[in-house]
Amino acid sequence: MQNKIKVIYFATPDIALNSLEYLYNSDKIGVLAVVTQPDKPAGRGKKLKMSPIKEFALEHNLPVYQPKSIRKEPEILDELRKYEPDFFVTFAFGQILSQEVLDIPKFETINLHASLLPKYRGANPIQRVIINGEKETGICTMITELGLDCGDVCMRQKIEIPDNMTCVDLWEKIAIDSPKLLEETLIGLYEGKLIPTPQCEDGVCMANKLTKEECQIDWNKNSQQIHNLVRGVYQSPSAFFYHNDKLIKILKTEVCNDCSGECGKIIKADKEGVYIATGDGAIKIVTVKPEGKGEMLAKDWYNGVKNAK
RNA sequence: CGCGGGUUGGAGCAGUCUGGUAGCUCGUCGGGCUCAUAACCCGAAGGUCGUUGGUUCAAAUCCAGCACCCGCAA
Repeated sequence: MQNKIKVIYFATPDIALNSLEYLYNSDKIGVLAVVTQPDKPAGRGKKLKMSPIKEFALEHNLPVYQPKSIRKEPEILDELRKYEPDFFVTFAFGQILSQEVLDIPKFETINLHASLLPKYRGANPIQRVIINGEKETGICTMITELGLDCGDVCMRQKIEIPDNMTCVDLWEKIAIDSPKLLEETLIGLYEGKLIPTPQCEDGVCMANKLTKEECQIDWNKNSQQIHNLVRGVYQSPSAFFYHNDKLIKILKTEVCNDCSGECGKIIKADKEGVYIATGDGAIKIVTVKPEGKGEMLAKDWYNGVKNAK
């Protein structure tokens, strides 16, 4: 462990799991401990659930720290100091750090952010880029400073966004691409070969947290916008609309502007899906998940509801 | 014990309140019509109604337990 770069890893969701595993197994990097969010009630039974990061740490006998708020628990900071870490690495940790925390590592605190900074700073870059119909995004490693995702950028990697990519696809892609970028960043900084560059303030835009309200489909928008929303919030929380007072989530769509009608009305249904009128034509609903039911083909769902009348 | 919905032929649903030999749409298979068809017409196959127990002459339906799936909320 002496000649390894000493790292403490701050993360919570599974997108950061690959990177933890990769760094943990790296010859040049030693993960000393993990900091993650406290176990929280989750799911239907309201049972306490630990983060994927904690599960990994427990399996590999890594020390785990779970502050309610890292800024307000000096005793945990004292513990972290004892490791004499070279770097802190944060990846979707979920808490704001304080200067006192940033001062602990010998070198820097490195954050991995899932966008091409300075674009899409903030909580939800992955979903926002797809909702906005971006053709490319990426991942950046950056020096963490007190402001929101505003520190100097160390390394960046672009990711293409095909028209049918969902946020889940992008999420997985980022999980896969992140480990190497993190490792190279840490080694580069450690050896002094990597010089971070400040962000250009001109291109700043924010990726604010998603609200439930935004996920309800506005049929007055055009088909491409609705399609982007559907794939941008795919699976969680999912775009939705109401039909007969039932919540219907829409999972897969295709833009289909060769027919039209009154916005929000079902125009027709065929073997491929159900067609609903939008602001500039129609969109084909391929897969849905009605409230209380599992995922099903839209044509099957429609077959059932038209029959129930 | 957070609130709520669901489980019925291969798929999606109705039937459950008011127990009495299981129905609709789609799909599948066969036949017909047609120049032809994903369209139309005729016919067929396919279900121990999630599971266990109870009540009853009789349970998909009423009662109790269990399992699995899902929406909300966190």
